[in-house]
Amino acid sequence: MFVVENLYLGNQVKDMRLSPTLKKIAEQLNVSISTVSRALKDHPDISAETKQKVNELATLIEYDPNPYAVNLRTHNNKEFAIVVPSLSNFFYHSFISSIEEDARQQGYSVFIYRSSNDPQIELEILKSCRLKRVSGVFISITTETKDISPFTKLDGYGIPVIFFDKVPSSELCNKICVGDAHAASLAASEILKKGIKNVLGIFGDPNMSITQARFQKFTEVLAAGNQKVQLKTVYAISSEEAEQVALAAIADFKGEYFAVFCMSDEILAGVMKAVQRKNLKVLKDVGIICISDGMIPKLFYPEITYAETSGFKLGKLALNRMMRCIAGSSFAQTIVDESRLIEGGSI
Amino acid sequence: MFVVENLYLGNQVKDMRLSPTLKKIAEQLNVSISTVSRALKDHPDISAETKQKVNELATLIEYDPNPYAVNLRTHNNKEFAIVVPSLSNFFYHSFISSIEEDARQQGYSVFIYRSSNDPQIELEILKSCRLKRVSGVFISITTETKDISPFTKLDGYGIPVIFFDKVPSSELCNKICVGDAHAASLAASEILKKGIKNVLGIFGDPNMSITQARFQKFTEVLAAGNQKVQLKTVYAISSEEAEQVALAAIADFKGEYFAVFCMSDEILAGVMKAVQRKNLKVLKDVGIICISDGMIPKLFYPEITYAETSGFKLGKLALNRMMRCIAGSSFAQTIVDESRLIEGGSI
DNA sequence: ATTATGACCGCAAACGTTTGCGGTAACATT
DNA sequence: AATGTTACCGCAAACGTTTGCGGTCATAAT
Repeated sequence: MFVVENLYLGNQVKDMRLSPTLKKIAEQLNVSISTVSRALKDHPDISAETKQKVNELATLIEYDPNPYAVNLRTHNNKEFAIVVPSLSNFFYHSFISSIEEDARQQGYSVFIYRSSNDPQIELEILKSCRLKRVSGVFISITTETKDISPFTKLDGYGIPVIFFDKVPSSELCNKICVGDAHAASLAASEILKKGIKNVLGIFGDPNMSITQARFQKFTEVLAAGNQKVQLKTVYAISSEEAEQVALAAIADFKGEYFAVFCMSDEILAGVMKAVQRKNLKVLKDVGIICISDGMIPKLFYPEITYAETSGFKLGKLALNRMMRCIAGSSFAQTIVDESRLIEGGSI
Repeated sequence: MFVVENLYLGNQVKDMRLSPTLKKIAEQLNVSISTVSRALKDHPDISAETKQKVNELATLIEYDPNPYAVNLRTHNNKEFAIVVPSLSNFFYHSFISSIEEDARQQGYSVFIYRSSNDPQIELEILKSCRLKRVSGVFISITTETKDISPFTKLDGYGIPVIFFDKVPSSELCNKICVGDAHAASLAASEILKKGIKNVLGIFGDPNMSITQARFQKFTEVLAAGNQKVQLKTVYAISSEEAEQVALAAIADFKGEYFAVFCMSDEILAGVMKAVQRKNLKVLKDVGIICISDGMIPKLFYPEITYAETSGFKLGKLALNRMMRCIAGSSFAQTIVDESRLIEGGSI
C-alpha cells in the first residue's frame, strides 16, 4: 500500500447551512414562506404569476426541500431498509439490486443493514429503522431469530415489514419466499426423469427451515417415483465439508454412475472442486444438479442444471407487496415464488 | 408462484406520532424540556438526582431522539452513501460489507445507490446525497463520468467524497484504489518465474483506465524479463467473448503448453469454461493466472493463482480515510492498495 | 350602496431537538 | 448586611417545512 498526499484543498467549506430554503426564496420575492411553499406544490390558491416567479427562482438557485424538515412535519420519508444476515451471497445481491432499481424509480432510497446473523445486532438495526421512521423494511431474519414480536411492533408503528428468503414460521406476517419445496421437487423429478439409480443429496445446516423443506420434499419426491433409486443424504455446513463428502462418495461409487444434488451454491462449489480434483467428467461420469440463483452454475462447463431461486424476481415481488402495504393493505400475505428448472447439461 | 392470503391484521396503527419525546418526559417530571435534554446528555448543569429521574423514565418509555429533529438543528447525521455502478460484482460486495461493518460500529448507517453506470443517474444520486446531507460519500464512478465538478461541489458543501476502485484521474480528490499496475506486475512476474514461454493475456474494455493500467504494466514487465516470451494480448468485453478467445487460443497452441492471464473474474469465468470444455488439465496442459477478489478462483480445482484485489481491505482503508476527512483533514490523498499473490496451484 | 363571492396571500402554530443566556436560590465571603 | 459564588434550571429562538384559518382586496350580484 502506498499513499500520495496531494494539494491542500483549502477551506472552501461552503457550509450546508446556507443552502437554499423557502425563506430565502420568500425574502427575494417579497412574499411569505407559505406562499412559496404552496406555489411550489401548485396549490390552487396561488396565482399563476406568482407560481412562475417562484418556480423560476427555485430552479435558479437549485432549491430542494430539506428532507429532515419535511419529515419532522409530515412523518413521511421515502426510505426503505433491507436487512440481511450477510452480504456475501449472490442471492441477496440480486435481491437488493432488484429492490434498489424499482425503489429509486419511485423516489425511494434504500438502506442496507447486515445483521451478521446475530439477533442482537438485528434488534439494534430494527431500532434504527424505527427511529429513522423508514417507510418499510425488507428483512431476511437470522437463523437464531425466534421472537418476532419486535417485527410486529414495527408493523404496529405503521412501518410495514416484509420478510423474504429466511422468514419466520408465523402466518401473521408478510412473507415472500423461495419455493423451497418446489425447487427440490423439480430437481428430484429431473433425477427421476433421467432414470438415475444412485443419488447423493447434500444439504446444508439441518437446523435451518430452508434445509428441512428442501430435504423433506427432495426425499419424498424421489421415494414416490416408481423407480428404485439408491439415495444417500448428507449434511454439510461448509463448502469444504461438501467437498469431503463428495470425495468420499466418489470413492464409494468407484466408477459407477451417480448423481449429486446440491442444496445450495456453497455446496455446489465444494462438490465441483471434488469433481475437478478427481478429474471426473460431468454428465459422463457424474450427474450434478442443484438449487441456485444461477451465477455459480454458469461458471462451469457443462453448465450445471439447476432449479432457479431468483433473488431478482423475489425482489420485484417484495417491492410490489411493500407498495400495497404502504397503500394500506392490511392482509398478511405469503407469496411463494416457484422456481423453474434451468437446464445446463450436467445431468 | 402462489399466494396465501392470511388473517386481517386489524387497524392497530399505533401512529408514530405518539412516540416518546423530550416534551413528554418533561411533562411527566415537571421539568423543562431543556433540562431533560441536558440530563440525557449528562450536562454538568443538571443535578445527579434529576439526571437519574430523567434517565429512568427515558429508558422506561424507550425514548430515543428523533433523528430528523436532531438533524434539523445540528446538520449532522450519521449516514454514509455508497454509490456503485453495479451490484453484480463480488468486489463491490466485499467493499460494501467492509464499510457497513465498521460504519455500524461507529453508529453510522449506509445507503446503497447504484448508478447502473449511467452518469445521469449518478447525478441524481449525488443530488439525493446532498439533500440528505449524508456525512460522506463513497463512490465508484461510471465509465462515462467525465466531469468531476459535481463531486467537488459536494465536497465544498462539507460532504467528503472518497472515490474508490473506478476513480477519476484528477489529483485533487481523495482516491482509494486497487494497485492495478502492481497486481498486473505480480502476475507477470509469476509467469516469468515459472519460465513460461507462451502467454495469452486477456483484457477487458480497452476504454477503461483499469484495463489500460493493467495492460500496460503486464506487457511491460513481461517484456522486461530476460526470457523470451511469446505474448498475445486480446480484449474481451464479456465472459462469452473471453471463452471464444480462449477456445481459439487452445486450438492455436495445439497441445503446446501456454499460460493465460485473465484481467478480471469475468474473463476468468469465460476462460475456465473453455478449459473445461476442451477438457484441459489446469497446470498440466495450461497455466492460469488472474487478478481477482478471490471468490471465483476458489471455485476451481486446482484453485486459480491470483493477484488479490481485496474489496474488503479497500473498504477499511476508505472508511479510515473518510473518518479523517470528517475530522477535518483537507488533504487530497491517493491511497493505492498493493495486492499480493495468492497461490492456488494453477500455474 | 350594500353585500356576497372569489382569488390570492400571510400569520402562526406545530413537528422535536439543541443551546446561549439569563434567572433564582442557597451558601460562603468580606 | 452587602456582595460574590456556585449549583441548578427554564426561556426562547432557531433549524425548514406544512397547513388551517383568517384577512384583504377587487369584482359581481342584489
